[in-house]
Formats: sequence, structure tokens, C-alpha cells
Amino acid sequence: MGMQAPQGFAGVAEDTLFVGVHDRQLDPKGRLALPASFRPRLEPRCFLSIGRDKCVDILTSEAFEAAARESMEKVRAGEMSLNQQRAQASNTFEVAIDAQGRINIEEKLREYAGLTLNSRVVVSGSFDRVEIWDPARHERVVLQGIEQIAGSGE
Amino acid sequence: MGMQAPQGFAGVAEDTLFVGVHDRQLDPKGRLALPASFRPRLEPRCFLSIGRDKCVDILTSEAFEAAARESMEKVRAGEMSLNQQRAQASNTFEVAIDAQGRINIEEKLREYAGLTLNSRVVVSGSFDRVEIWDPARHERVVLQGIEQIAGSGE
DNA sequence: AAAAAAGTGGGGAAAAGTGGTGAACAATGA
DNA sequence: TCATTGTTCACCACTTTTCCCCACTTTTTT
Repeated sequence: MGMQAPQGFAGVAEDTLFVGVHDRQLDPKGRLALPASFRPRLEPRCFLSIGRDKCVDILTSEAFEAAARESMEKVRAGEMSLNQQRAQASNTFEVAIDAQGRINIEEKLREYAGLTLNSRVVVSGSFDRVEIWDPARHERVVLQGIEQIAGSGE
Repeated sequence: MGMQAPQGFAGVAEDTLFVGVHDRQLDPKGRLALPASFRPRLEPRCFLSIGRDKCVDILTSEAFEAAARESMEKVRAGEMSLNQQRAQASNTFEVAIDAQGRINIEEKLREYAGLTLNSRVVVSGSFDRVEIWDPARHERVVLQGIEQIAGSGE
């Protein structure tokens, strides 16, 4: 999904950027309780989509709409194929957050990210979005990122 | 059902963009039940037309009118042939949505998109419009789109 | 340790999806 | 012109799924 510049680094970062990891249980119905600290920015509705490297992205309504409009503009300008727009749109779902702070994760998205019912998942902040991961996969990805940070420093 | 006050949807972008895929059964009479989340924006009437890559487009009245005006403009500017305009107009149908949220798909459109009675179809959001697909064809198109996204992203 | 908040599970009501029937309308032929 | 046939469309009924709400458990905070 399109990366657009996070606006407002000057403000209180906690209000605009998603950080931290949270372990969660995916319940028998495919529901996931969002970390309480993320909820205010995602309520009352947010967008789920396939993310890079086999995770599920959670976007705020604003972030999603901006990304979608950018895609439509690119298609019009011939910079992006219609099939890319189709892929993006058909793998995105708008979801409501219930009174308990939970969202439903579509079977299609669970499958993509390798998430199974009744098992643990990782909910991870990634600044401009939230990601949902299979725990093992997430650990691998983060380890790789840490190595790259350590290596690139010297 | 059929009540036209969409009070259940306090959504934001849901009001303007179509997302998500929905599997549906095309009934023996060529009727298709629209996904409930799409209905408020398509009611009470919408427009069906031949879409790119052998699908059926569903447009809101507003979107259809805008597209028609754009076509007329292009023909006037010599950017589009009159025959294209004729083809577009003669393959567009205004349809009503019944009390169960269904529309009739003309035989002509079904044939174009390879949709057969009594079989499954895919109803897919594509931001500014909705598309109806033969499932196999849709999968191919989306896969191609995903590959293009992955290829250009890395 | 108690109270509050966060996380988890499940049951029931409401809505969504699907198929069918009958009335109204159009088309055709006598 | 009328009757007969075929087609379409609106309404009705059933089944399945979703989601909303309540209640319980666990964790955190004071």
C-alpha cells in the first residue's frame, strides 16, 4: 500500500504514530482485540489489507482513503495498472470496532498472513500503520531488521 | 432489510469508496444479491456496463453520468472514436434494486463476462466502481496485480 | 489487596443471502 | 380482437451468517 508522508512529527508522537508490540489471542470467530492504546486512532472504523511480507495491515480511515485516491490518480495517469488497483481494492476490507474494542479478520486475510483461529498473533505498531503477524514470522522479520541496523551502523 | 436508512453505517470512506470481495450465487433468473455494504451507495438505481478485461461494471448514477460526460468530451476532442461511444452506450443498462437488494444482469452482459446462470460469481470493489467477475478470471487478474505491486515495490 | 481496566468467550437476535411462487405484462398466433 | 403462451418482476418464505450484547477471567494500577 502507498506510503505517504506522516504529517506532524512536531506533535505528540504517541497520538499520531503506532509503536510497540502486543500479543493477542485470535478467538474462535476470527476476532481480534486491538491494543487499547491503538483504539482511539482507529475508531470507529478502520481498514484491513494485505501487507508486505505476509502480514495484515490495519490503516486508519484517513490513511486508507489517501492511499486509495493516490492509486486512482496513478491509474488515470497511466503510472499504475488497473489490475494493481483491483488487487489493492479487493484485498481491502472496512471493519467496525465493537464495544469490546475488537475487529473481525476476514478469512481471506487470515489465510494470506497464515493466521489460524484460536491461536496467538502479534499486533505490532509500525509508525503509520498497525500490522498483524503470525508470531514466528514476526520474530524472523524483526531479527532480520535488528541485524541490518547493527550491521549498517559500523 | 430493504429499509433505506443506512443508520448502521457510521462509516466515513465507506460512503465514497468500494472495497472488498464477495462471493455470490447468480440465481436461475440471472439475479445477483449485492453485498449489503455496497447497497446504500447504489440504491435506488444503478448502471451496469461492460467493463475492461471482460467484467461487468456497476456504477453509481453519479459515476455513470460523469463517465458519460467524459466520453462525450473525448469524442468531441477527437480522443475517442464515435464507435467507442456507441459501444459504451448500447452496452449500458439502468437497473433497479429490488427489496432483497438484488439486480438483474442482462443476458448480453453475462455473455460478455462469461457468467453462467446458477453459478458462483465474484463481486469486487474497485474504489470508484464495483465489478462482477467470473471467479477464475478474477483470480487471474488479481494475481497479476499483486505480482506487479510486489515487483515494483522491491 | 481491592478496584479498575483490558482481554476473552459465547448465546441470541437481527440481518443477509437464496430460492420459489404467483400476478402482471408483453408477445404471438388464430 | 381475443385467447394462449411465454417472460418479467415483485413479493414471500426459508436458511445461514453476522454481529451485538452480556458475562467471565486475567492483568494492571493504586
